[in-house]
Amino acid sequence: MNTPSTPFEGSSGADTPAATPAFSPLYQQIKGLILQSLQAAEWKPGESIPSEMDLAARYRVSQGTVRKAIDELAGDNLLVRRQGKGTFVATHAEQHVQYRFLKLVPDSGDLASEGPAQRTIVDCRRLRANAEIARALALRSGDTVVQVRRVLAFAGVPTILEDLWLPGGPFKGLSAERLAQYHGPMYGLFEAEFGVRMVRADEKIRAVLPDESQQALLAVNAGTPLLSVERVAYTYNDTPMELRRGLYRTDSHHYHNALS
Amino acid sequence: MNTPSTPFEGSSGADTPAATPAFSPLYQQIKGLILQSLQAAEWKPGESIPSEMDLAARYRVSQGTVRKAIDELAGDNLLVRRQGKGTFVATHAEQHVQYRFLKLVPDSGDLASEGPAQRTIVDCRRLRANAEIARALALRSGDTVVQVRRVLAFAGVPTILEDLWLPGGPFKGLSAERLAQYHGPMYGLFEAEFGVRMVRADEKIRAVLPDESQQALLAVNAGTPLLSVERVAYTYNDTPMELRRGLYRTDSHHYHNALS
DNA sequence: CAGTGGTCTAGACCACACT
DNA sequence: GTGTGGTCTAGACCACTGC
Repeated sequence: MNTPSTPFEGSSGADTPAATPAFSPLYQQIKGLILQSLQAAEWKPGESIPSEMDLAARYRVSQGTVRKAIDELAGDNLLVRRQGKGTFVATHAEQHVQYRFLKLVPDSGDLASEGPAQRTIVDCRRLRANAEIARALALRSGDTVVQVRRVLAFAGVPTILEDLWLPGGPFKGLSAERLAQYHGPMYGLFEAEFGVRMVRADEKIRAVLPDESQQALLAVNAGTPLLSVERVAYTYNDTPMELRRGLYRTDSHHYHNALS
Repeated sequence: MNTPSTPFEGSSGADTPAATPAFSPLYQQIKGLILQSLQAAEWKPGESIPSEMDLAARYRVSQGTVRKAIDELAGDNLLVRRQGKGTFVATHAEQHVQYRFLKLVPDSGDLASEGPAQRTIVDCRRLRANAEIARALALRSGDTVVQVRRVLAFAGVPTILEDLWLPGGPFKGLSAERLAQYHGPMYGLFEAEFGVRMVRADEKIRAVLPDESQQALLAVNAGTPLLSVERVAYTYNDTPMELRRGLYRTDSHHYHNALS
């Protein structure tokens, strides 16, 4: 590894035009190096990474610089710091908050009272991506994708219907049985079984009416307005790895969002 | 002001039971002091606060400690740092992103193309808070509140219908004329005219059908599903200062949310 | 106890904006 | 040039965890 003795990035060619100076602070470069190690799965979800001192020695910078890099990665929810114990790779499994990306909460506000969701896998099959799905997943039309349909119920009331599409390559071997067996968030299974860590996501929310199959699965009639939540989830490097279309009943739940 | 020479908070009574040691880092205390100055409007929105060096001298701590306090306040969007110029009190007015709290975007994704919203004040009146509104605004039932109803249209299409309630005390003098005259985000007017700065907000989102008056104002029929966005906005100290119920048409726009 | 992250300090230097 | 925030360093000490 090259020693980042000078905090300038980019090729050091003598006659680089360099319209932008492209200055990058040292800690950002360290952040990038740590990110590379995360992508390369040098440290796996749930494991601890080397101590700040070790990383400082490895990258030949001061502890403070490593600290600032880790601070940002922790802010992005890629790492979790635990005082006295170490810094750990964030994971969707065994995360005290299950369903980190699910923002539907009961109107009572009491997450614990309603207990865990009852999951039902309705369908899981392989098919060729149409243009829309291919575009969302950065694939080519006709590439194979895995399509899953499932229902989540709370206290026996079907509340969430989700259709999701995953790129066939990374998710080779995914089946309805595999999904049904796994307990815990689906993203936890993706980490454990397929080495795919969802890092961030974008959601587009609309109000819609259900079609017939949706009415049946959610036990609502044709005139019941539902929340349509279209999510694209990304791994490292902003690579899209999942398209998910959720339909949420909002008669006793609501989508909660904090603005700041 | 007391010199925060020791980084321990709380009353220094000799026989405090103190089940929890309640340790608080110095920079958190500094953050609290800066927050107090912000609440007291010692520095007004848009103005610059003293330099890090000045604040360090004032609070008798090192620049680095002030820096960390300011870092957190900037992270909370209460302050804005501008290299070479200074640190400024965040403001809703003249913020390059108008409508900081409005997450409805055109499906095209192109904010600029649709231009500014056409605002219509439908109603503005004073009335007594019912139990529900009083609870949301931390008032007593019967206290006077200002109720506003307005419509936002994009490219001539009415898209957002908002009903909002404000505590009568802080918003004495608010009128439909005042609202109509002001150009820019409503929260900018609240800052400039009433000294009320909205700092954060919570939103509850549901899918609903419109009643008759809502149909008329949004030019939709009874069966059109709409997004219901119920927002409580807070000033400093988590004091609720606004209850807002928005109805969004989502036929050519969607509510966008980034998860991480 | 040793090892980890967390805080605080002091000083040096860099990048940026205004004048 | 001067003043601002931004980066980097080095060292000291504190708080938490587990042996």
